[in-house]
Amino acid sequence: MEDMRDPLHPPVESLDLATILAALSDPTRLAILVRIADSAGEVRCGGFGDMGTKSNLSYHLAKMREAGLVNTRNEGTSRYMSLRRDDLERLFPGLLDQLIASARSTVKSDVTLPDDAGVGASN
Amino acid sequence: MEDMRDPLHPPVESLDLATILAALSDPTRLAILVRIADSAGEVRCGGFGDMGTKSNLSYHLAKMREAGLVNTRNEGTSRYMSLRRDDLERLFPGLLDQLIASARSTVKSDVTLPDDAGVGASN
DNA sequence: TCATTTGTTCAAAACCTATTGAACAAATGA
DNA sequence: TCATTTGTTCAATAGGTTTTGAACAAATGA
Repeated sequence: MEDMRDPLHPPVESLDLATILAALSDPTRLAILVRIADSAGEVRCGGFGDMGTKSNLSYHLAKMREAGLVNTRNEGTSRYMSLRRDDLERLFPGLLDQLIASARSTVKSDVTLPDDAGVGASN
Repeated sequence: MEDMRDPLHPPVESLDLATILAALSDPTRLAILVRIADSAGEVRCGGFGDMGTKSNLSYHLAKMREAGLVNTRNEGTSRYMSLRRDDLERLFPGLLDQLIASARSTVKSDVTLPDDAGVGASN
């Protein structure tokens, strides 16, 4: 079986609440959470471009991934983020949806996106 | 009216989710949350004596108080902590109970307390 | 092959967090 | 008054977080 461990995503058993809450104790990452939750399943990393610089976003997304909040999938030169709904629901039933609901009421998602949103250029 | 602002407790309007989650992104503070939730309303600060040193506990409790999670009440030389249930419910309906439920499933509250629990000596 | 697109990694800087023991302060009770 | 109890504050230390721009790497497409 050649060691099938995923180096990017921690296994469900090793997720812990304090780390998950730390990953969400930041306005940018709460906004990221809401944006993924509002999407049709996944959001390309570039889709967060309005929230900061490339490298800072990469940092925030890594934090959420290491906490076990999000999954990543690569396609071409792009990377797509989705929520680890099933894993989180198994471990902390109800938590994720409650956090999303609370975050939605807080986060200023008043970013009227331009027509070419999600295709725009980099930093 | 002479300025009736409470210097210890932030007003409801100024509470924010990121700060609340930061206040709970620590195992000790999650355990404190559960202990207060499991109590009959309030817990004397000394009741957390098994979780660390006096001054470290004072630090953790201040963090929770400044985030708007707990209220304090003084009586003699003691201070009692309770949850700010109503304020939190108004701002983030359902959140506190969900966090408590998730924390309860995590926190090792396997501290079989001695007979004189809560009256024991200091650090 | 070579430039482009997308995102990561690195090093540095500025700042924040957790922990400790000692000193301090306030209420209490002898 | 004076010692005790309870908890806070202070200074110091060790380590973690966030942010930036530059360098890098991998896939793609001309």
